[in-house]
Amino acid sequence: MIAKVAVDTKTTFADRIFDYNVPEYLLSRAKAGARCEVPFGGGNRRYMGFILSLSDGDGEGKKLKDIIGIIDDEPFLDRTKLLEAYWIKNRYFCTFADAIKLFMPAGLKTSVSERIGLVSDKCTDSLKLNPEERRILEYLSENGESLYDKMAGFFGKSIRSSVKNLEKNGLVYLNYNRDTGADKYVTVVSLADKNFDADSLKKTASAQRRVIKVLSECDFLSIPDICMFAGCSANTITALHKKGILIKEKIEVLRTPRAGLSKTESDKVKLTGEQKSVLDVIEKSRESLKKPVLLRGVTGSGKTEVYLRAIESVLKENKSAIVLVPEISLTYQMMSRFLSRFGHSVALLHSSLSDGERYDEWKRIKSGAARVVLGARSAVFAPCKNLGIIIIDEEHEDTYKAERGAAYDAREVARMRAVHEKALLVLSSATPSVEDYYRAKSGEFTLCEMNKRYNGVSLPKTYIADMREELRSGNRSPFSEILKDEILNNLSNGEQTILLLNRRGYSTFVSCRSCGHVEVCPHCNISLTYHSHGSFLMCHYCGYKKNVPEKCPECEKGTLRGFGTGTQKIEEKLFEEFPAAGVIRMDVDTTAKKDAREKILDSFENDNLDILLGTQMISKGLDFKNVSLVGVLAADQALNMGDYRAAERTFDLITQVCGRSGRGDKRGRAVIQTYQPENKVIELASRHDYLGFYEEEIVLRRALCYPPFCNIIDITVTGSSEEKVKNTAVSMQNEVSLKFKDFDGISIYRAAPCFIDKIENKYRWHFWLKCHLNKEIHDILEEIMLKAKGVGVSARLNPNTI
DNA sequence: AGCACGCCGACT
DNA sequence: GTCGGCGTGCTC
Repeated sequence: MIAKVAVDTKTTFADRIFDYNVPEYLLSRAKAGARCEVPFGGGNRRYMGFILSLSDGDGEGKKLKDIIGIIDDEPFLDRTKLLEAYWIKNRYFCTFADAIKLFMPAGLKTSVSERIGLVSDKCTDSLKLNPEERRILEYLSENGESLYDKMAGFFGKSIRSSVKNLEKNGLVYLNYNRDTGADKYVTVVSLADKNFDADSLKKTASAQRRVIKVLSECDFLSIPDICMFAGCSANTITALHKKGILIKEKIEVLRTPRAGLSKTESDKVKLTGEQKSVLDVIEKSRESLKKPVLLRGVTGSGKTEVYLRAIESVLKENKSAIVLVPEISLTYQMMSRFLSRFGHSVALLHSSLSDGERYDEWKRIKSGAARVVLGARSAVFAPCKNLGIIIIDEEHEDTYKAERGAAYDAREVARMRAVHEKALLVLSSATPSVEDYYRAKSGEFTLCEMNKRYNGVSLPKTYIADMREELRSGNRSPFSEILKDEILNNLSNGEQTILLLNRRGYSTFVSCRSCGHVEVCPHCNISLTYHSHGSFLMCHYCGYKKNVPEKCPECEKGTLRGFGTGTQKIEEKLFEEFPAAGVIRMDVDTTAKKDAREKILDSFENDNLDILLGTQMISKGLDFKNVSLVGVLAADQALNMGDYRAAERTFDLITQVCGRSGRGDKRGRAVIQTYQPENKVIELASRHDYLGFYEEEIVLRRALCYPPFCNIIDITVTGSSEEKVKNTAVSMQNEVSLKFKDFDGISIYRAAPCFIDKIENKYRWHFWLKCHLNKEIHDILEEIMLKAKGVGVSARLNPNTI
């Protein structure tokens, strides 16, 4: 029997499918879709591999190696998943193994780890050993059995040949432990007889009596727990077990992330006409399965209820559902609505789950115990049984694109999965991505719209404040006069305000007041961000930290002062202007801890604080009834990013944040502060005119040939030698240009240093091309990329930023 | 990436 | 005559 195996080697050089012999003793266990362990390369290091298919034969004289072991007795990938992985590999420039691993929960992904240990009682005196080998023996006698990778790190180089030599001489052994992500079991004990009378025990057995007492109050407890509650040792439990009073049982621990979530009333409200007709479209599309559905629904139009109803009918057919949200911790309210409607059939794939917790949810989904999956991007790979629908909420969000590793787009993957697994894809947003709206307009998707806000409240009244004008008339504060007035209004009415500071491109860097020198990270070439809390400078890419220098290191005269305005500074200003206001701040600094975001939002709502001040993270998903004013402090910052998506991003940000205003029964107001009030995008956003924006933008995209009219492929070369990186990028780009010179509709741009040309001491060059990506183009590019030696090469399809 | 193979200079 | 430097090329 021969197995076709994709080997998980991290290196793209070996991204091929290899044939292995299945030895006799594994014949019964080898199955397509199971993981296995294989020897690979000259040194026969062990790697994890995926069996893609099995066929009869003996290799006919070809020297096939044997599979060493089978990791999964139950194959975890079926044929469909393997096809899907193949599709991903061919679209996102990753290895087959990487694509397959997307379908695995973290914790199962760890490859085979290699351990080295000392063989005891061996005399080394008679053997010729080099100094490195002697040091390895010393290391092992001090540290005991060690991981190879850790040791190699300690020695600072590959110690492979020395280790091999030591093994040959019988001085050390090599051991391959694999982390199978073993199920976590715990032993729990319970009473054999619920009504067992503790008094029937001997008077002296007080510990045993306490155990009985505790267990009569709760069904079962783990051994450590019962020992703690009853104040006894494990011996007591063993004694009771021997007497047959206690039952021991091994159960699988399913750590559930649901603790602490308050259940809301299952509020089955009557649907509006719009909601009904959208549901109707969804139901019909689920039958025909011809096209995905794009739902454009303004904020507050009751989309969540539509999702819930659609899922209910999917569940009735015994199918399952995936709901993707941009960032699950932002979707706290939606999460609790799902939980109260579907209870235990919901699996939450939360970003702060531990590997173990994630694995538990994964198993619940795979077994069919959980049939509604709610999660961020990677939940699109959830192992659902009998998939019926995939819903992508806020489909225009950047977070649906993975930036590193297999740089997939969850929307595209969802569409592909939907086709393969006969499910319906529903994309939904108030401001759909230009690409997807175009697809809907051109008939590729079924378009349906929800234009009425659910409770009939109209969209907020919007004012544009010209900050140049404010400056001219002597207002130097970050708040325009109109915003100040409106904040005061809200304070006196007891209504709440949200202020958004778009920090992208608005960071608090430090510059010299006399020469203009800016403090930059020595590893990443980007300006350092000032943190007044602790008064230090930090690089947001690599975490490099330094104190603020007393004098400017450049001119040695001026002092360095913060420039730009961060949330902390605005918070101080708010305190100056409105000393009576209760302000709470939400940004990267205040949300670093687990659950910090929820706490801030709870506090804002329940303590009825006056002002919530934050970065982009407050622009999404929040639903506070008492917020009637939104202020955008610097609307145009995102506009000047020099990126074909900048206009779209700005439009989204403004409309999304304005949608936070007036969700209760009062009409909301929004104040947009800008230095470019004449800018069309800001004006359209202030009028909530998505269609107007779309018409403007699609004309530009078509004229300049940007997505959806082409694909952009960005190829990046990284490495520690600037020369090598540059040369590779340039020659690679030349080769690409040459290869494609007879192709139609492909344009290739010159290689150049990346916008951030150095990250963590690695230089970065890139070039990009526009094309209609297909397998032929992919394969040509992949072949060229594989030829590069001594540098890292990666490609991203339609990246968020170029 | 690793690792082996191989072809040249230095040293027993 | 052998050990070890790192250039080249393959990984079932």
